[in-house]
Amino acid sequence: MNIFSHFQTIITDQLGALSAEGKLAEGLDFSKITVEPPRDAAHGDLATNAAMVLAKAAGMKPRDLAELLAAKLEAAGHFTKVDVAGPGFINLTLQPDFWRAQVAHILNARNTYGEVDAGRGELVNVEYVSANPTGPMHVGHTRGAVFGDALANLLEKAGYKVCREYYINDAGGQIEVLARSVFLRYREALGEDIGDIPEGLYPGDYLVPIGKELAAEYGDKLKAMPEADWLEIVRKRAIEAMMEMIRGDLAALGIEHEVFYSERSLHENGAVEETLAYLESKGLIYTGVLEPPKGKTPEDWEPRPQTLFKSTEFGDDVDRALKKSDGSWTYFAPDIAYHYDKYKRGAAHLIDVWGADHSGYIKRMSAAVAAVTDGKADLDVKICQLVKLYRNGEPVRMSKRAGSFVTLRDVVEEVGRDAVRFMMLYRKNDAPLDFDFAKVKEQSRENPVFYVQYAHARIHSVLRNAQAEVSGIDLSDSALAKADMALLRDEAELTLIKQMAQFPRMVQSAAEAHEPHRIAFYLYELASAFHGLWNKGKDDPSLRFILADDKSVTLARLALIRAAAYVVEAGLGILGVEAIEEMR
RNA sequence: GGUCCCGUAGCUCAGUAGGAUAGAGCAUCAGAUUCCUAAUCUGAGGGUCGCAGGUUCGAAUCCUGCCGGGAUCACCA
Repeated sequence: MNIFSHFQTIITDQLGALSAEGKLAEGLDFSKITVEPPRDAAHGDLATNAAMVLAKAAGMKPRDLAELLAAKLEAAGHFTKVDVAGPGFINLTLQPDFWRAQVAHILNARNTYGEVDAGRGELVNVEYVSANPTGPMHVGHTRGAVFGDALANLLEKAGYKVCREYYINDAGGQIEVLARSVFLRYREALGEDIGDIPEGLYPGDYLVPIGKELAAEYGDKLKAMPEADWLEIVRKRAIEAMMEMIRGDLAALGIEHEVFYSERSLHENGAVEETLAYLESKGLIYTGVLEPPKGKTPEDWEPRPQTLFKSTEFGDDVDRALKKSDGSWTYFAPDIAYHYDKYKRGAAHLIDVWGADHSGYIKRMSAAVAAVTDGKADLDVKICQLVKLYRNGEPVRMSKRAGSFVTLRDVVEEVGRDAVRFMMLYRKNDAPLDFDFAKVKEQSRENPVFYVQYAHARIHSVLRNAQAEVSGIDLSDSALAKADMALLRDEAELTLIKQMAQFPRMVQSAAEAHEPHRIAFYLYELASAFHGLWNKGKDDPSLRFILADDKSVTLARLALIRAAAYVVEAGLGILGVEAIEEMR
């Protein structure tokens, strides 16, 4: 249960009652009313802006309306205190028992706590990674991969049905380059001296085994074939091998897509022609000549008639080319067909996760989606900014040409999957991210990964100790849920409960904003509340979780922290990070 | 030159779809602690939210214009 929306309903009900009594205008718009925890805890547990939002339409002064509503709310009896404050806020304080009851709720829900139904089961298609299958994934891909995956988890938690998708760019010129590079390795495997890898081909060693496989399977038969024939065979094999490698890289990060969608298939099954014919039928395709970009005309620019899509009708800056000068489709054309296909498969919500270098592509893609779906689908493109690697405070230099790029595998093997994932999410997606190997591996309070995982491990440590020290104690969830929560009297204990109770609301707002990083920050704060409680027990032994001479209090406190561990686990689950039970 | 993103404490960053006195970590400073529940703890100082207008009960948040930083700019993927 999201308690904030619960009380929102109570408030709107009371407003409705006031209207019915003729004390308030009817037909007011309640949609702008919010119920939030106030910034300052001294103001109470909940605050609503209802009076301020409605004052104008109701023709009343905010404070007067606030007083009216406050009296009504007071009479309703859910609150121990109802105050009108500032320009017209209504501050509400709940019975401590209301908060305490949350502990049992959480113990009941376990790590499903926080599931909300904002999505009402609607299908969201999340496309992420979609790296070209021309080599292993490097760090640059890591952020988008983790972000997309966590966003997908988050949306599921918020009640959406999610399809995780990877678009395989297996049709372009780079794939041909890949095939030629592999063919070279094939000749090498047959004993030919190939010398240096020519400029423009992929030099990476990872292609060597594919060449060997082809040599073992075909002998020198490929060499005897016409180019068009061997190219076809080699290309197919190369893509398969690359995708297998990429799937392995993704698996190392704990990522698994449900759909791998081939660009080539869109060409082969006619979907590109079909989609473009559809746009043509709507009068959105024409042949024309584009102006050169202002301020920066390319050297080889020349006016040239092109097949264009009227993306300007949907908010783009210029119309966009669908065909290259040689008559073949641009990358954009099959991409339109692809997005159309996602929609036809039932997803009215589309999310693409791209690198920052593709941000200039957003407008045309949004335009295309609007055109092809008649505005019935929404596309949100999430941009992940660059990741800068640091080692001992020094930036790690990477050069693709020199082959000195850090791969995703390198990073995962060095710092671990969980740390990579958490750090990639501990920053807003559209802000650049510094990734310092030393800091990520550090086991200290300064490292948020450690800090959050440690909270979870610490709780399990306490539970293990309790099992060992307190004879006959029953630590099952059902037993803990029956503990006398009224014994949770300390302010720090209530603070922790209130923090936990925010989780469903966090899930909902993070999901609506498509911002999984909010969960990471929330978990840091939750961990902080728990560690604070622990530290209090260090100063004051009567606040420790395990009290040898008071089993009832011990049970209540263990219930509290067990619940906290579930919330941490649920939150980390969204991020795709394991909630470990013991630090090593 | 166009477009998009960013600009918040000395540093790194949050800021919950417009809310009350703008937060956290690091660093700095001042205390506590050698104890063991497991990786010290508590507190303090520190801000013209890039600048200037606008919208309204109310702006770090929305709009406009500047300044500064980054990405990108017919046919690549």
